[in-house]
Amino acid sequence: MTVERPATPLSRARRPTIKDVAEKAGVSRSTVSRALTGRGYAADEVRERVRRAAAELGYVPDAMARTLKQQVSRSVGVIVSDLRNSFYAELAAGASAAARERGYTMVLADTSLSTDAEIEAAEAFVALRVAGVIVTPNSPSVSTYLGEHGIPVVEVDRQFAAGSTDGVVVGNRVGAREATAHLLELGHRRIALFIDETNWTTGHERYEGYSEALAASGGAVEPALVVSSGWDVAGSHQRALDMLREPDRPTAVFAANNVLAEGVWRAVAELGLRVPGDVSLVAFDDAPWMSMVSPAVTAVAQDTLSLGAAAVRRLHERIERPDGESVTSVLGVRLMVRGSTGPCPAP
Amino acid sequence: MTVERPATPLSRARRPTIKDVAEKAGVSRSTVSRALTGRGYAADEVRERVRRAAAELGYVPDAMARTLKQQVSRSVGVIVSDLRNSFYAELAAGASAAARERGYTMVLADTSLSTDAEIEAAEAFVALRVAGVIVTPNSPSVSTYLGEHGIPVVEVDRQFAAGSTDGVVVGNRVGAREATAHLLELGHRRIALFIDETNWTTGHERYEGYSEALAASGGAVEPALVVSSGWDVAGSHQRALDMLREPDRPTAVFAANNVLAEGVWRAVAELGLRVPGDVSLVAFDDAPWMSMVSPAVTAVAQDTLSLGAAAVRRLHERIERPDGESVTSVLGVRLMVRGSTGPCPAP
DNA sequence: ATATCCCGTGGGAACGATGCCATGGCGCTT
DNA sequence: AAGCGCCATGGCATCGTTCCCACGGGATAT
Repeated sequence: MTVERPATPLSRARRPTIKDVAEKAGVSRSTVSRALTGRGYAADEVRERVRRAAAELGYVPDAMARTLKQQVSRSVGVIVSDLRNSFYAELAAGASAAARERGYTMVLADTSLSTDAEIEAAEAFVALRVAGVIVTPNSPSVSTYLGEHGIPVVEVDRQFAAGSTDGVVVGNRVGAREATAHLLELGHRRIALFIDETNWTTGHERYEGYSEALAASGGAVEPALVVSSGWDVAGSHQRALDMLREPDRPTAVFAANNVLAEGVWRAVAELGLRVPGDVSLVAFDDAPWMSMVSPAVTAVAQDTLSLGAAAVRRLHERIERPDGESVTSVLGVRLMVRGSTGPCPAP
Repeated sequence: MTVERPATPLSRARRPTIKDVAEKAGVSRSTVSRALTGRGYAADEVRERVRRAAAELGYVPDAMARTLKQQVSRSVGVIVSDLRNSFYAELAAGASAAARERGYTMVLADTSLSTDAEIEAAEAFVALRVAGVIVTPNSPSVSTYLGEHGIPVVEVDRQFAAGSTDGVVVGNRVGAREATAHLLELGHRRIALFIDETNWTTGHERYEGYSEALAASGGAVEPALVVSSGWDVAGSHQRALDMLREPDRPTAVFAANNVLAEGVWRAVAELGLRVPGDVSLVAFDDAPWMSMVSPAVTAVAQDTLSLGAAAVRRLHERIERPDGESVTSVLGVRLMVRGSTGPCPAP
C-alpha cells in the first residue's frame, strides 16, 4: 500500500564553502581554515568572527575535500559477517560507540558470510581512504589486501593474519576448557561438540580447549562426537536431531557458538528431551535468548560490546603509531552456569 | 592480557593514481577515465589496454576525488537508535544488503537513543556528501536539517516529517488492532497496554489500534491500564511488577515493542504467574527469543529485513528523481499466534 | 576539392580544503 | 636606527578525478 502526498520542493541551494565563509568574515580562505581547525595562528577576534560567519551560513566542511588533501579520512571501516546474529550486532554497536568517541564515522559492511562481499567491501574501503578497518575475517585475504594498500587492520573475534596484523579476540581456549570441565565435573563423559570448523583460529582454539579438558580428566576426544555442522541453524538442527535420536546419544552437548546452540536447542525441544535430565547443554557466546528460555542455557559469556570497543581502540593506536609491533589482545570470558547443565543421568 | 609479536613493516607505497595508469597505458588521464567509467568514447583496443594497466597496478579510483568533483557520493547514511536491539540490527542488515546491490556503501550511526548523537551523525553525513540518509527518527530535527542541506531522507519505522519526507513504516494501527482483537476474542476485557509513548507516530498509531479494537468490542480505554514505561527493559519490568502484583491486575498485556515485552515477560516469570493461565501476553515486533521461550510469545511480526531494504529502494528512487511527490510506503504485518495467549481466566 | 560529420583523444579547468611560504607590521634589543 | 623575532594574514599550489572543450583525421556528402 502506498500513500501519495503533495511534494515539497527540496531547497537545492548550493552548499556554503569555505570561500563563502571567508567572504562573509572578510578574511582569506587560509585564515578561515586556521580559525576553524585550530591549526596555525588566528587572532581571537578574527577566530570569533569566522566562527560566527560559519555558524550563520550553516557551513559544514566538506570531508571529501579535506580527505583528498590530507590523504586520509576520519572514517573507519567495519566488516562483519552477519548483523542478524546478535554477536555481530553487538560487536558493531561497541565499535560504533567507540568510534564516535574518537571522532570517527563508521562505514559498515555486512558480508552475509560471502567472501566476495568481503573483498568488495575491502575495495570500497580502499576507495574511501578509510583510516583503518576492523574485520571479523573469514579468510586471510582481506587483511592481506588492505595491508598491501597500507591500511591498518584489526582482526576481531577470529584471527588469520596474526603476527602481521593486530587482533582482538577472547579466551576461546580457556572458555571452551571451562565449559567442558563444567560438564565433566557433573559426571558427563559422552560430551558432543558442535562446531563450525576446527582448523582455523577460533574454531581450532575452542576445539583445543574442549580436547584439553577431556584429556585433563583422563578422557579423549571421540571423533564421532565432534560435529562440524556448518554455519547455520538449520545445519546444526538437523545434525543434532540425527545424533540425539541414536540410542547411545551423548549426555551433554557443547555448542561452540550461539547459532549452533540454537539449532541444538531446537532439536532437543523437538525431540521432547528433558534438559538437563536427559541432556545437558552449554554454549559458547551468551546470546540474549539463552537467559530467557527455561531452563536457561549455561554459556560462556563474552563481553561483545567491549570486544568492538577494544578493536576500535587498538585500531586508533595503530593509526597513531603505524610502525609499532603488532599486538593481539585477549579479552576474558565468563562461564554463566544456568539450568541447562546438570548431573549426568544414570545409564 | 596482551601478546606482543614482531612487527611487519607496512608497505606504505604511494597508491597508484589515474596518472600512473595513464602513463602505463600510454594514454592521457582523460582517456583512462573514459575507458574505466564507460562514459564517453574509447576505442576497444585502448579500453582493454587501460583495463589491464589498471588491474596490474591494483588501481582503485579515489572515491574522495570523484565525490569532490561530482558533488555527490555513492554512500548512504543510516541512523538507527540501537544496534543491540534485534529490530534495528535486522533493519540495518536489510539496508546493508539492498545498498550493496545498488552499489552504495553504507555509513552507519548508532545513536544509542541520544538526540545529540543523532544530530552529530547528520552533520557527519552532510560532511561526507552522502547521496541520502535513512533514519529511524526520534524527533523531526534530523529530517529538517538534512532537508535544508538538500539531502534526500527516508524515515523508517517512525515518521515525523510525513508530507515533506519519504517514509517506510509498517501497519502499526492494523497490527495493534489485530493483537488487541485477538485478546478480546479470547474473552479478555482488562487488557493492559505497555507502550513507550502515545503521542507520536508509531506509538500513537499502536495506541490508536489498541483503542479502536476496544471500542469495536464495546469497551473503552481504561487509562490506568495504559503504561508509558519508557524505552528500556528495566522500566517496563518494574512497571509490570507493580501492576501485576495488584489484586485487580489485568488478565492480558499487550506490549507495544520487543523491549517492553521483554520487561513484562521477565516480570511475569519473576512473579511466578502462569502464561497464559494467569495472564496472556502479546507483543508488537517478533524478536527471536519470542519463538524460543515457552510458552512462545504471540507477536505481531514485521518483516524488518524488508523494511530496511524498502527504505533503501525508496531512497534510491528519490535520489534518481529528487522532485517527485513524497511517498510513504506501508508494509504489512502478521499476527503470529503462539502459546502466550489463551482464554481469559474465570474470575 | 571542399564542407560536414563523427570518432577518438588530450589539455586543462574545476571541485573544496589545506598548509607551505612570503609578506608586513609591531615591539624589542643592541 | 637598524636588526631581529614574532604574530597574523593572504597567495597559491596541491590532492585525484571528471568532464567540457578543442582538435585532428578519416569517411561521407555535395
